[in-house]
Amino acid sequence: MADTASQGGETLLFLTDEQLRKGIEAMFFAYRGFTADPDRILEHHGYGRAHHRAIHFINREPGLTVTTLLSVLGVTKQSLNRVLRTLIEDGLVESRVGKRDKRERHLYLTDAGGVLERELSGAQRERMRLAYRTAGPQAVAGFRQVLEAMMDPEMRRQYQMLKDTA
Amino acid sequence: MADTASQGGETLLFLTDEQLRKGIEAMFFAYRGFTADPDRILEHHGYGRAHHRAIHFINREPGLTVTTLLSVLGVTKQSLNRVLRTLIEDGLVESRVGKRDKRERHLYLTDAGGVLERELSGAQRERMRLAYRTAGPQAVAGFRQVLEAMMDPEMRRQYQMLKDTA
DNA sequence: CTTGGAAAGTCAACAAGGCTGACATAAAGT
DNA sequence: ACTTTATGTCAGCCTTGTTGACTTTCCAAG
Repeated sequence: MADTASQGGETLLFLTDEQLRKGIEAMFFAYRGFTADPDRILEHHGYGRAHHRAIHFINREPGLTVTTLLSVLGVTKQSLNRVLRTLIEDGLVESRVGKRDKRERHLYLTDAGGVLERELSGAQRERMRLAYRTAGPQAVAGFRQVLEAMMDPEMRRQYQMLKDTA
Repeated sequence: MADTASQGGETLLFLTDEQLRKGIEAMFFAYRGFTADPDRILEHHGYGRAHHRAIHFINREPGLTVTTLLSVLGVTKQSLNRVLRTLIEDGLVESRVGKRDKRERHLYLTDAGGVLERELSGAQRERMRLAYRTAGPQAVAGFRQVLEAMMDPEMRRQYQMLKDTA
């Protein structure tokens, strides 16, 4: 940590293969940490990451359509549907027929869904908060900048669309 | 991007739920980008991410034992073995019986394995290089600091052990 | 030298969560 | 009236994770 900090200050950035490989491994290990807490919670609810992702984005933008969620998640409708069906059956998600366009289904979290969402995001936010606090404000800005630059253009578009909504 | 930059400068860091949620989503979308290039390459070789991870760490530390690899990857030996077997059968990985302890199997990439490794890591490094260049040196340092702080202690240990080896 | 236990591998069965293809239905748009 | 769109569903496949049971090999301690 000490060396990365000094290196980020005023010195030049040497993009050696070694540097880049460390970044790659940092992503690998950090993503494991990132998903660890929700995974534990989901497990004794009988759900998986796919359910988490659906819940997250339905909470993020209540009333979004199935097609929108599909494109955000980047999976097939068959795959999403399997997850969505169980969430609806279990009473965590509600699917309402569209007012203007009755073909569309608008998705909302129920009260029970909201409870699970807060349980999941609470754990994840807590880890993120600790990481942010440990690393400091400058690090946080850099973190987001690099991640954003790492996205595919299409994903970046999705990310930025969601970015300033709430 | 402009707002995250100014925010990271001298202003205080407000760890609002909204801020944290943006970090969470950034991880989600960035990880997709992070794995996209290797996934494409692996596909027309008939392999998956599990193969990539094995190849990466075998290349990283040639001669490591199966047990070591197991603990780095965090999967069961049955799961790893399935992947490892195909890689050995296909002549990308060589498994040598340990000299001192003949129970141990030491893993090495063959020439063909090295070729695929360079193809995979080349693509991934290129994306990382571009992201680093776009974000700048300060951002890179922050990126690594936050990721490191986000890891579980056990993973961080693994990461740091590998960190200064090469 | 025998035996306990560690390291490695294997077989079987299962689940989650991706995928494709085919097909059905309702509603909107032309 | 016809086409397109949004959604859902059935069937089947693959990868990659899991558990449990079992074997073989071999080091090391008694």
